[in-house]
Amino acid sequence: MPRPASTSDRILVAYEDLLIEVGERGATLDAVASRAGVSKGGLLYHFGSKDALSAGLVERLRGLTEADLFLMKAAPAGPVDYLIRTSIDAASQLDRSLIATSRLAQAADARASEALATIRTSWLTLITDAVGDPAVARAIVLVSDGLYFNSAMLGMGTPDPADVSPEGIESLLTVLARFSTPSAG
Amino acid sequence: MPRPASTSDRILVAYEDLLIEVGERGATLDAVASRAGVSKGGLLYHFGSKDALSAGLVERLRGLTEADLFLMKAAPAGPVDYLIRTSIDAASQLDRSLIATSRLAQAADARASEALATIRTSWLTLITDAVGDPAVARAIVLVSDGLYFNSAMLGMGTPDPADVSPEGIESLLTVLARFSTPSAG
DNA sequence: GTCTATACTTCGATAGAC
DNA sequence: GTCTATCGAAGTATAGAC
Repeated sequence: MPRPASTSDRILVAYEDLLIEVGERGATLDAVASRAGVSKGGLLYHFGSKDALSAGLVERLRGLTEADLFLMKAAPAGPVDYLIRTSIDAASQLDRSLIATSRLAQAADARASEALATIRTSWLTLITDAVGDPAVARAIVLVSDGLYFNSAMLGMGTPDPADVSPEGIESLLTVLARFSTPSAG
Repeated sequence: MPRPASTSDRILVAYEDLLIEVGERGATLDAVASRAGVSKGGLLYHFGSKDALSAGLVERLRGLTEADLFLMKAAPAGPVDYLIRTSIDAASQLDRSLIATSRLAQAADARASEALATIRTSWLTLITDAVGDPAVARAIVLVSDGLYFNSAMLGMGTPDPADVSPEGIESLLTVLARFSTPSAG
């Protein structure tokens, strides 16, 4: 049963949406409240300040990534495949949360930067375990970062930065597999 | 002769610096004017509005990248080596301009997004010509994007996102060379 | 070309009614 | 838990002196 999102949840999602669509500056308390369907006073009942709202967003990201790391570890096609494929699923809750948090990080929010660095470290560790060679793992995580970077730029007037079509991802995975498993080269 | 930077130049550099250090929100006219050593009125004489200031920044980036593309084409070690090595030179004028513009793009500035997309397309075209395989070229440009992404997060409280030490870059280039030139695999 | 002074707007936050 | 009303601070921009 997808319980009807609590007001707090709706507020956080509204904040995420606005961060992604109009950036940190445009994601004002007024705009967030309006989008969440509450008044500014109502919003501030749940999150006592804008800082608390940002903290809530980062906390939400932590929860989502924790769950995702388990999925990545257990992915049938392996962590590399999972990481790359999910690096462009801009519709997923996790990716939206990730992009929204990166907007915060770019606005000099230390909490957000730290959370992103932690996640990235987890990925790097996992991928290194999977492929063996640390240099190869770094390259793979950088490709994932690149996909996120492009994803984060999308929806902002950018035409078509990276080819993230299904075919594009397949060929990308083929290239990565080429150096992940040297025996296949 | 490194002519003493004009006031307009100093203003643009101050704007870049602030965008990088405190984000789009903190880069106010007051802050930019103060950093450039002029009053707000003085600033607005050179750039009639904040929008004009942003336009100036994007225009500056265009000039810098145009020059850089020539260098990339003529790079002795090839475009791939050049692109990757210069993707982490956070001290270069071009990289600062690029990061500052990406801050603007994340704040929903269409001009900035478009300029970044154009640059990225130029890189992709050049690298594709160099390595032949479009899928490989895409992977390489994505690694470059990843390095920029991490570079853009640095100086914001992030500890150490990617290993961008000289040794880290060397091993990264080795990995990329492994699939750039299949004969070496 | 550069400055001060000021008008106008919006933002984050508080207070108190319901 | 949610709303309206309001305050003080800060942001962009204009006007006019120098």
